[in-house]
Amino acid sequence: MSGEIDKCDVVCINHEAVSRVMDIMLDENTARDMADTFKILGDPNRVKIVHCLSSEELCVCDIAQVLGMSTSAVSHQLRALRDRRLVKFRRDGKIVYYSLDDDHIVSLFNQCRSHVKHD
Amino acid sequence: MSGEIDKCDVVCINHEAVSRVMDIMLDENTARDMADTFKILGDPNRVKIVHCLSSEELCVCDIAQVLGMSTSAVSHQLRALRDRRLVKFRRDGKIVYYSLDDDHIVSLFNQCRSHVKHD
DNA sequence: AGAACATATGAACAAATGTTCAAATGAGCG
DNA sequence: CGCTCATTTGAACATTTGTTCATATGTTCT
Repeated sequence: MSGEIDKCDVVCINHEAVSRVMDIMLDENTARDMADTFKILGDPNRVKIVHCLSSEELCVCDIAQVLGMSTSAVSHQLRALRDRRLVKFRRDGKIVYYSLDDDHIVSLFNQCRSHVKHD
Repeated sequence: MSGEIDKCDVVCINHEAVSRVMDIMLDENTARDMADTFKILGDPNRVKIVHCLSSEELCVCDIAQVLGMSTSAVSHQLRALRDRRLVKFRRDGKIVYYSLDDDHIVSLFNQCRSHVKHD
């Protein structure tokens, strides 16, 4: 524990590189926000939901039907997506229609799809 | 297939939309692979690691120093990133240098950064 | 050979996550 | 108003995740 502090300068470190990189390092908030955004997409069912919604707006029931999930589970996932502003919704009577919030999402989605396809 | 839709006790379903969306639905493997890729980026420390490496290749020690993490923790994270082919490495003597695997990663990263900045 | 060092790995543990279930909300309709 | 339906929500639970610690590789130098 106290040894760590004394031996803080580990031998292998390239000090120039470290200080160069530290200068351009992301601030904590940006890193967290980005991680949260990625995390939200880091679930197969949410990936599928986003994919569905990239084609057309859908109500909770329809998404549940397409994915073979309970409406409760879908609603929970949509709430998570909503909290991160990946989807938006409009109410029409009893039915709530969800759609993607903006085009960034589709770009992100497609970039990732290219990545996993490419091998 | 349509038999499943009919047996359902839910009334609100828009059958046309459901079958349209089902036609273009992602297969299970693609959804899982994409989710795994996103999931790997869904951690602040890994986001930072990727950001570091987008600027230049670095050894484990340097990354640990920049992020204030133990080399063990960094190594674990790098392994995760490696398993999903987000980073690659080369060995030079004792030192292992990591770098991003391809440009898709940078694109993904920048897309996400734009998304979180935009509000 | 051995020591010293950079990195990797496995087990263990707390924290976070996703689903299910039960219950609540809110909108339309007789 | 009661009733039904679409959706939401909270709690409980099992699973997954990220770190720490101790130990194991593998490389260089003497």
